[in-house]
Amino acid sequence: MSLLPLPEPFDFELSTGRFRAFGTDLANRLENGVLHRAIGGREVRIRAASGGVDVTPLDDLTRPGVLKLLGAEFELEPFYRWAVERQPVIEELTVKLTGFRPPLQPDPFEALVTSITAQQVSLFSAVAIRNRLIQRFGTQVGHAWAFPTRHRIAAAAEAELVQVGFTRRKAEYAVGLARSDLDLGELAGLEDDEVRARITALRGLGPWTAEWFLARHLARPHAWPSGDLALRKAADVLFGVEVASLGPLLAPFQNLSAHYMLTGTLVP
DNA sequence: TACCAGGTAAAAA
DNA sequence: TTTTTACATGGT
Repeated sequence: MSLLPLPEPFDFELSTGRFRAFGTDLANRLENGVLHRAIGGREVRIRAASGGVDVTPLDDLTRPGVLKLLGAEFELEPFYRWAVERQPVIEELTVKLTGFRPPLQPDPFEALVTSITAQQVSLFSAVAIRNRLIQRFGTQVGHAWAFPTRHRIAAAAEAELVQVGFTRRKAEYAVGLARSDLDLGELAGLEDDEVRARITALRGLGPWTAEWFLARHLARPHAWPSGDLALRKAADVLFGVEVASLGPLLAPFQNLSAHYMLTGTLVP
């Protein structure tokens, strides 16, 4: 067990809340204060510690994976200063949620398939379906589960995905994505709009999916999922405005603002 | 039981 | 061109 320092502030409980808010997430398994995650084919156990997190095992392979997963690349201090100076509504959230660091989806294929499962349905439903997908096509490593690989889903029959709860359409989307010629690793080097264009060119991946990919996989500051139902409600409750008109007002911190708005409506 | 839930594409008008 | 519908599942 070794300490991995994280930029302050960091609140483990707040930051990992979404891994249990809608049921147990097998790919990010949070139990008894320990987050279990498969990284590079090994089980990594992560728990809160003073100044960062305790990570087992911690080495040159797991370190970058954990930093990515825990959103270490987000800079919270400039965001908080901006909120104090410019956005009282967001500032209130940053006080309530100090140390909340939005977790990221470390793998692009996992990020996109996760979004497909969450399209239209409740997140409780999405998590249940995704867990069955993981158990059927993924790999168990210790207490954690490695999300199904692109290769594995490419080899799957659409009917098999329907068996775990995908709609026939969503099964086509996921298998189609896996079998497509889109280079997912290449997206990290592209501008926001080019990423949106590449993703939405695929059937079943629309603007909402592309925007969450920018937000939760690429950590792009301006990502703003204005089509998101929960964000729409949060914009109405917190600001009393349409989500689309709110976006530009929150530049250049749309991504962090969206996460704080969503988590803020979740935390009492 | 019926209805809604962190969308999307395709059919119908 | 705009509007309506189908979609499988889990929670209430």
